Amino acid sequence: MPKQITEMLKGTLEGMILAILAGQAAYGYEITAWLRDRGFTDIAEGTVYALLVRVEQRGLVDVEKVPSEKGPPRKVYSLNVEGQKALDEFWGTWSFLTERLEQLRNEGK
Amino acid sequence: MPKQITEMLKGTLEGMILAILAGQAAYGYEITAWLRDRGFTDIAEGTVYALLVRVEQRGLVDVEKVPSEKGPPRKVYSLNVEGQKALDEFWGTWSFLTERLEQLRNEGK
DNA sequence: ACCGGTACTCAGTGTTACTTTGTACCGGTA
DNA sequence: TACCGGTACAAAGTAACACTGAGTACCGGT
Repeated sequence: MPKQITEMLKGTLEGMILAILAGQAAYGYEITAWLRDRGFTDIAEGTVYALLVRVEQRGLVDVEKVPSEKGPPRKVYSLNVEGQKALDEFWGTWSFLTERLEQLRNEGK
Repeated sequence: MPKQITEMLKGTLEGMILAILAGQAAYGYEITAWLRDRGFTDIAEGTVYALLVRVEQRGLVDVEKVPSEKGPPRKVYSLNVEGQKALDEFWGTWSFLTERLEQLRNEGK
C-alpha cells in the first residue's frame, strides 16, 4: 500500500470506524485486524486506539468493558444516536467529494 | 460546505490540482476560481498557492510567466511527465480508498 | 520460567490545509 | 488626481490528524 494513503485517510478514517461500528459493536484490536484484512496494512494500531478515544470523548459511541479469555479486558464500542448522526454527515461529505473527483477524472478538466 | 471536508481534502487536494492541470495549463487564481465554481467554496486562496509551490518544488509541473492585462504577471503551470506519473499514482490510491469505502457503505460492515 | 499473541495507552513527530497579512498591478469613477 | 475594487501572488504562523515508538499487562503453551 502506498504511503500516499496516509494523508488521504485524514478525515476519512474516523468515518470508516464509525461505519464499522454501525455494522456491529467491536473493540480496538478487532477493528485494527479488520482494517488490515481489507488491505489497509499500514494503519498503525496506535492510530486506531487514538481515534477510538476521540470518538468516545465526542460522545459518538458507548463503551462497555468485557473480560477477554486471552489478554486484558476489551473495550467494546458501539455506535449511539449521536454517532449515527455523525456517520450520516460523514457519508454526505464523502459523497460530495467523490462526485467532484469522479467528474474531474472523467472530463480531463 | 461542512468544514469536515477540510480534513478530507488533505491528501486529495494536491491530486485534484494535478488533475485540473492535466486538462489544461492554468494559473493559481484561475484554479482557485474553478474550485469555488465546483462547490469548494471554503478553499482559501493561500492554500492553492502553497500547494502550487509544493508541486513545483517536487518537479511535477513546468512554469511559465505570462503578463496579465489586469494585474501582476500570471504563473501558468502545466503538468509534465513526472506530474503525469504522480497523477496516475494518485488515481490508483484514490480508487483503492473509494472501493473500500463503497464496500463499507453497502455491507453495513 | 519463558515466549508469543492479545489488548490497550501515551508522548512526541511530520504532513497538510487554513488563517492572516502583505505586496503589487490595473481600470474605472468621483 | 485620488481612491477603490478586482486580479494575482507570497509567506509566516496555527490546528488537526495519522504515524512512530515505546511501554504495560494478561494469558496459554512449551
